[in-house]
Amino acid sequence: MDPQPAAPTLRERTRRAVHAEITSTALRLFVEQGYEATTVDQIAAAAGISRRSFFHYFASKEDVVMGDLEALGVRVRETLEARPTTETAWEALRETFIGLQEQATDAATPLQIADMYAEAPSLRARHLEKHLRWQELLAPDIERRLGVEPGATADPRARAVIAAALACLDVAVEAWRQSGGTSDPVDLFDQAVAALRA
Amino acid sequence: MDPQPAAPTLRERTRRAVHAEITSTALRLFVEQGYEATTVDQIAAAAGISRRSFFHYFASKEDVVMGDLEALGVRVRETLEARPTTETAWEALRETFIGLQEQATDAATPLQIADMYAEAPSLRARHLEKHLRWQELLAPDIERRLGVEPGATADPRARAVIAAALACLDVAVEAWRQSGGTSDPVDLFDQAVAALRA
DNA sequence: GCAGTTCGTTGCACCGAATGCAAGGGATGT
DNA sequence: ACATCCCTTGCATTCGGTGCAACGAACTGC
Repeated sequence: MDPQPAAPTLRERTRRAVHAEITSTALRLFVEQGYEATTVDQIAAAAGISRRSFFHYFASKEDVVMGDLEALGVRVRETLEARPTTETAWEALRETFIGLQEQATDAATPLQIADMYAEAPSLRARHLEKHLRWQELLAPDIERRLGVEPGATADPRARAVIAAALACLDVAVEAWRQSGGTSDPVDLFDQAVAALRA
Repeated sequence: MDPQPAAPTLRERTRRAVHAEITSTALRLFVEQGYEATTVDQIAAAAGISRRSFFHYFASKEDVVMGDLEALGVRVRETLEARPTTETAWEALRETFIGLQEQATDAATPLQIADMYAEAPSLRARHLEKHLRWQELLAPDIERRLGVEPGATADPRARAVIAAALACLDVAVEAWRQSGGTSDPVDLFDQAVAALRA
């Protein structure tokens, strides 16, 4: 896709390299000794940079795990809006979420990431905040699929559907995590949705 | 109900008085200058206690606004379990939530409280964490109402229904807040539930 | 009422996350 | 080669939160 696979400038290349180095180093430490037990000083030292530079790359410790939320949010919105308009809100959300499977980094498996979230309240909090943000991003498309009048002032319906779908996703992931990764998350998600729409 | 309206011991009485003093003082400051702009030092000074004593009464700044989460959680669970077993999960949750109307303190109206939550990310985060806790507390009752086999390992259905209902509650409150308190929150809640079960 | 214990208050030192600022040095573009 | 940009770093500072130890007032049994 990208006509320039090689990064244009040296600064940009090193910047990306340092970014990746911090991420993998931090994730390794998080998995080894836990998220909360790992300080930013440790990460910076292990990555070979100063504490101050760490905050130059990431606005907070949580951001190392969460990644670029804004970019991810936009990707999710675009994925949803690319779904055929014939799909219902629930169908479109389901397929969008399934396409979200985050790739495993070299430093932590998805299961380890899930365990980290379960262990660290501040990570869970940010995760839920992210979902609130997605409510806003996805609402226009879902309103269209629900047939909500655009003029309606603060109609709660679209956001309710999105929030419920995200809740099903979280519940499914949590059940999957507790099964040690053996159960099928898509199955669990479908069960959750079926339960609340029964 | 209580055969002893007068608090038994002096220590207990002063303790409650100081607790109430801190709460009202803090809420007043939060409303005046915003939650995040108010420091613990300010609250302590305005309440006439030391900073260290503040943390003797509240484990965190958020706790002043959130109140005793464990006690509230137990109350919610008991309210839900007191609903007739003939009610469906959704009906029982609806009635439980309606009974939750928090009383207005002298220092802040419900609308002001809602505005505070909307303004302060950390408060929202704690609020959502509280709902996660409620998922666990209410799951046994909802599983019964859904007819879920108790032996099922980590069945996601009850939690999905609870999370969805709480999401509807939040969405309804947010729409109510944005209307400046003019719309009917119960109506909004019912609309939200109807939308996702349609 | 008195002695001993319990418990609340406070100050102090400390930790960890996060931000602002300014100086130094290497990369960049002309 | 020179001027400019920006990346790094250290330093100081803010704020929330915790552990500890000392002091004093309230509670208990006698």
